[in-house]
Amino acid sequence: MAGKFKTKPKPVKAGAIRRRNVAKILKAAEDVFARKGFSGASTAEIARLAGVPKPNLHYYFRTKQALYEALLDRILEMWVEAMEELHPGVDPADALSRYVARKIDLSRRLPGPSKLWAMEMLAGAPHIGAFLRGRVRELVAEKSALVETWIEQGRIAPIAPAHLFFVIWAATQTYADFSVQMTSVLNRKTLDADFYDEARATITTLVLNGLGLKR
Amino acid sequence: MAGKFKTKPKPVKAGAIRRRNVAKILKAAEDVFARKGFSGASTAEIARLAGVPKPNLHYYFRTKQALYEALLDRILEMWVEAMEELHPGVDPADALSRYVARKIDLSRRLPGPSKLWAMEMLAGAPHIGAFLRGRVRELVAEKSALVETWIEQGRIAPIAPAHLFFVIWAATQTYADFSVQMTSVLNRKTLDADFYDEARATITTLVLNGLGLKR
DNA sequence: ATACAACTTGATCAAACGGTCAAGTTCTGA
DNA sequence: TCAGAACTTGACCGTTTGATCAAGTTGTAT
Repeated sequence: MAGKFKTKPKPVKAGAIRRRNVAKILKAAEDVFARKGFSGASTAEIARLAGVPKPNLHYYFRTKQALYEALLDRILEMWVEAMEELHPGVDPADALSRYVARKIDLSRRLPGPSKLWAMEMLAGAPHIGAFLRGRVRELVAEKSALVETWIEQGRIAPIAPAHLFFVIWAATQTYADFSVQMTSVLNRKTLDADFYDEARATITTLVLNGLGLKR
Repeated sequence: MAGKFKTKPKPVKAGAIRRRNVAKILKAAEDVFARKGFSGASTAEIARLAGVPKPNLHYYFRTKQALYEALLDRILEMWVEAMEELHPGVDPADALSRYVARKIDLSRRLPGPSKLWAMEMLAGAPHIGAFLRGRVRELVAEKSALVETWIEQGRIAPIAPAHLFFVIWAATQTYADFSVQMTSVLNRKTLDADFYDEARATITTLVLNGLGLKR
């Protein structure tokens, strides 16, 4: 039998209980980390929101840091995936429209990950710096090259590809990160599907017209 | 003579020492609050960064909350002011170009306020909600009306004015809030003047072309 | 049925937190 | 010159923090 030669007996085998509790905790943690940031969040508040005692949280996630990184792991994949909308062979106007629509949809349906990402950036990316300098850098380089070919072929107006991405990211993610500002300023209780569609339309118009593309 | 009938003897008269120390503390606080948020920041870290003992910080700012609000007071005025670039009688293309340039310049020279604002929004605007529902709402209503007249006069393409503002804010402020992401992804040590000028050019292109304006 | 792994939790820890205290030292106006 | 205001700071307080402990209860494979 496999002996546990370390001080901590945390199990490896997964069960239904484990999956359910881990999911509850991750969901609560996403909310609290997104509002308070890493240092501001307390494991007690996360546990309270998840409806489990604090020691139970530490049973599944040894440290606050481990919990935070588990969340980031899930989220990072989602962001990378969305960008695959831009690939060779696709029509620039179509691809960009779809990419914007997809990013707006993520901001609407899953604002938590976007806010968590924003918190991490504001804090100086202390936990995911390596990821930025690795996978994200490669992805941006690859997609920038694609945009460059579009420019060279005269299919879109000349523009700095990296800045195009920065602006699209910002414009789409602001509808998650700054949603409180929008409800407050526009005096709305919630932001409905129509609102997000206006956002999508506005950003699409600016990007496509901005690049000299037809709608 | 005016008696101090409350328990706290904090002075009212301003001196050179006071001004200098308050400035040191506010500068340090801006940095720490921007990185950690309100709940995540500690007065001890702010005091350390400011180079004063913690009790001295509390001598000038009774509570962490008071320090935070003093910062927000300074910052909010700056944001309102920049928006005055858009006023009746000005040419839309000129006004929008100047507004974007000014916001990018703020992101470059004073990233702290932008990050602090972003932190406050992510946290759910617990401290400045009233300001958003008051002054900012009025300002957006006023400037939206101006944009509407431009649309009615056929001077710019039809667009939802509020969304135009949200996108411009996001696109410009991302160069302060997410600067870490940009240095990491682009493998640069710092973001120089040229970089910010590319940003300004990109956003201006997208906005002006996007609205059907000439450059 | 039973034995062991998986899970639960009240109580508790040292450290860090926001904030205070009181006893100083330095500055400034008359 | 000197008194009072302004400023400084080591020591400290009660609370909350992340994390642990140990003694449980529940789930499950045989």
